[in-house]
Amino acid sequence: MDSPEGNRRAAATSSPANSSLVVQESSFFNYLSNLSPIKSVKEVRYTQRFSETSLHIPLPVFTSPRLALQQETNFLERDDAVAAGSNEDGQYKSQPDIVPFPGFEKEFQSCSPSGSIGEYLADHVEVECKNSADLSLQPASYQLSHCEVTGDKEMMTEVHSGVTGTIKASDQMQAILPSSSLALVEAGVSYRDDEKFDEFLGFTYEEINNILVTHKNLDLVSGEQFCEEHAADLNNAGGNYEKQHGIHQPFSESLQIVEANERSDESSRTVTNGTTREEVTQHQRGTRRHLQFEVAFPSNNSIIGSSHSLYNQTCDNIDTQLFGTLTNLINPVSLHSERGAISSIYQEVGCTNSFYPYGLGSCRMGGYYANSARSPPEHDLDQNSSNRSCRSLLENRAMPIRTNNLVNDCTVSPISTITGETNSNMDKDQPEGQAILGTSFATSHSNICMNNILSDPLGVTVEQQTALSENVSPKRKRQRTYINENQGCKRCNCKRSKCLKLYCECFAAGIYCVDSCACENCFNKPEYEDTVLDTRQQIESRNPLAFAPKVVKHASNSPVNVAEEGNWVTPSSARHKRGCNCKKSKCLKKYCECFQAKVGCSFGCRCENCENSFGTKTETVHGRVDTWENLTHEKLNTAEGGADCNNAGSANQFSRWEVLSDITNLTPLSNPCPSTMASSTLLRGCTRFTRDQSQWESNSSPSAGSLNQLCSPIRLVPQSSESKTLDEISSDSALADNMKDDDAFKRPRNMSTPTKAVESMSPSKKCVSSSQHQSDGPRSRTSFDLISDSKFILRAVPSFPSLTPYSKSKDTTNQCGTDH
DNA sequence: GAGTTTGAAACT
DNA sequence: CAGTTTCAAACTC
Ligand SMILES: [Zn+2]
Ligand SMILES: [Zn+2]
Ligand SMILES: [Zn+2]
Ligand SMILES: [Zn+2]
Ligand SMILES: [Zn+2]
Ligand SMILES: [Zn+2]
Repeated sequence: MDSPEGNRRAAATSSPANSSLVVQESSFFNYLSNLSPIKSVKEVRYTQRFSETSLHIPLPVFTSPRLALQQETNFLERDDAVAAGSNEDGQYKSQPDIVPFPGFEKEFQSCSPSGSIGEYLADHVEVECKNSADLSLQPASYQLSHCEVTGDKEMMTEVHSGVTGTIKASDQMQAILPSSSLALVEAGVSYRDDEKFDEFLGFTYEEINNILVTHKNLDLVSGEQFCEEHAADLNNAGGNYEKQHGIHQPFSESLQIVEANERSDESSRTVTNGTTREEVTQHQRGTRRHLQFEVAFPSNNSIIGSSHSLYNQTCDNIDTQLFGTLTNLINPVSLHSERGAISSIYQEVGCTNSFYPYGLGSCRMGGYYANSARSPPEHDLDQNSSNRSCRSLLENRAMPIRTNNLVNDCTVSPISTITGETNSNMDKDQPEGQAILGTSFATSHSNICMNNILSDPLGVTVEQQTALSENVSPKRKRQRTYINENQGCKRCNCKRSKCLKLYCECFAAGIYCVDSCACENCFNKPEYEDTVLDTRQQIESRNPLAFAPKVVKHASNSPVNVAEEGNWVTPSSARHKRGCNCKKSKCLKKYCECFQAKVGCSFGCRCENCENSFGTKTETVHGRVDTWENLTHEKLNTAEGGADCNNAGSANQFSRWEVLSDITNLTPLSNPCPSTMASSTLLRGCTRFTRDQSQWESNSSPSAGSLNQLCSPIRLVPQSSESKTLDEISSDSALADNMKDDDAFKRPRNMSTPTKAVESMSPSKKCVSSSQHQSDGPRSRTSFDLISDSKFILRAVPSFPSLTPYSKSKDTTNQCGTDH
């Protein structure tokens, strides 16, 4: 408890820290920034775009400009510029210290676009405006980016309308966004250092300029349009580039994007695509991040992370992905910001503050939305806009992570859960209903939560709160059905678990229960943050991966291969972290977690007579799993490059996570689950760097395994050998193990996958990083990844005070470290 | 909406 | 780690 508030507040203050982003440095970005008619980021905001459309408030909160200021991130600036064109909200920027984190951008984007995800957007917007950019923003950013990148005009349109309207659009958005965002991020990261990047820049540069010139006057709105309009151009450019390089990747398609990402990993990666998209997205993102950062910094400690993560593939998958992406994006932001719900998830990061995602409404309260993705819906919605619905709930819901138990939190942290939830919203299938519910609930819930939180975040006694909560959410009907898918709107019907066990989907997702939940004696409410966090820690101590996203993406060779489900496709590579144990369902019903997550069974499954329509155990086996290792590597690689840029270590991590998340999103496409992503995000949050929020934030956000990363970063930096997390993690998840085995490392491509993997892995990574070397053979690879991660981390850390921050939170010792 | 089935989570 | 119990979702009717 306490911490959260304090942290939050701290966050509120601005912190300078930060960091900048990696991207910024690139000449390309600079170029863009210069070009940008738009002007510095500050002015522009993606968010606004969307927000404009749908969101009312939008931007205020985050002013991206700050970010731009801080860092060079021209990149961001550009984005801003683009957005700025409109600049409607110059407000965002209010905060001076902005860190140019990728996350930031994302957040921003999400805001604006948010429409995409309706909830997020709405929430974010409002939230952001208020304070923090929160998760919602992130989502939006993704959307924006996606749109832009993707060029999906339709999407855009929908989004816009959706923004106002809410979530529906979000589904699509989510799907799309993730990939795009990832792509961008990745591209940005990978390219920055990469020679190719320059090349790419050069290639696209001109086109971009042309576009920019043409649209110098772009307003936010115009920016949006611009994006839309030019998305094609960009894509084309990218396509050209690709063609030149033999790469194919249509931006338009999310999948393609994903592929591109993957490719980029290899090297060529969709530079073009990536770049353009990146620009856009980054801008957007940057904005958000900035905002968040700003917020975050102020808060300090707070959070980190949020990123998100997760992708749950399950119902949530799609949604999750979106969320995940959003989250990822957001994470950074959220982390910083506050409460970020996201961070909360990862409380670890947040540890510093201990945020509770839930709802606290970070925005409003300053609270924390832990997960960007998730929680907010209700809370946010209530307060601010109706739009948010699910998303907002998610955000609000996100549970904070406690700083106190950094260790525990870090590792396990709830983050994943949160993200997962958030993501869930995305589900295409039927989100609407949920969304609606979510919104309404969210609203009320958020209000309540917010109030509680605000008044005293933790101050309220549990009992009192419980009473409140109970009253509020007395039982409601069950209806989970869609909820999960929608994610944001998940609801539980717990009768005996008090919503403090993994039996509770809300709790498991790292989100708080909402009014719409029909649970009894629910303690999974912001009022009981402490209880929730403690419980979480306990659970995590038992199983560090408990809150990790259930679905891990593997960077399967064919990243893109996806099985489409509804909207989203789940990459073949995606797997359930632990596998299922089905005896009677043949993995053909939702009883099967694999099936529910829309992923095929893998060798990690113990199912009998598996007939999983997404892939049977036998089928899956051959596919390589990206595993954490792979992901890690890739991410790390990218991260490294990017990290530097970020300046703040955080940025790096952040970027990484983003990448991961993005990747995750991509690969799995939607499915993959955001939840997974989320988790990572959460973990990051754990990072708590708070101190230098920037650093942490960045770190936190990205991390897929937020937990892991959190731990790792912190610990890693220190070095980590201590913790075993990786092993644990790996051990935990069959996937991880598998991953280890695989050659994953070898692959260059699969950015996406890797990312995904990363996400999933991230948690482990954390551990790994810390333990890295320790890990043995099988994991050795993992360790490898870890190592890279650690590098990443290290860099990041260096920039900032790093670790210490952690320590700052209560026990610095993170779970990872401590755990052992 | 009640009741059953299912498999994960929790417990021993 | 295995076996059992508990739990709540998924499913059926
Ligand atoms: Zn519950
Ligand atoms: Zn619930
Ligand atoms: Zn509950
Ligand atoms: Zn199964
Ligand atoms: Zn399975
Ligand atoms: Zn199976």
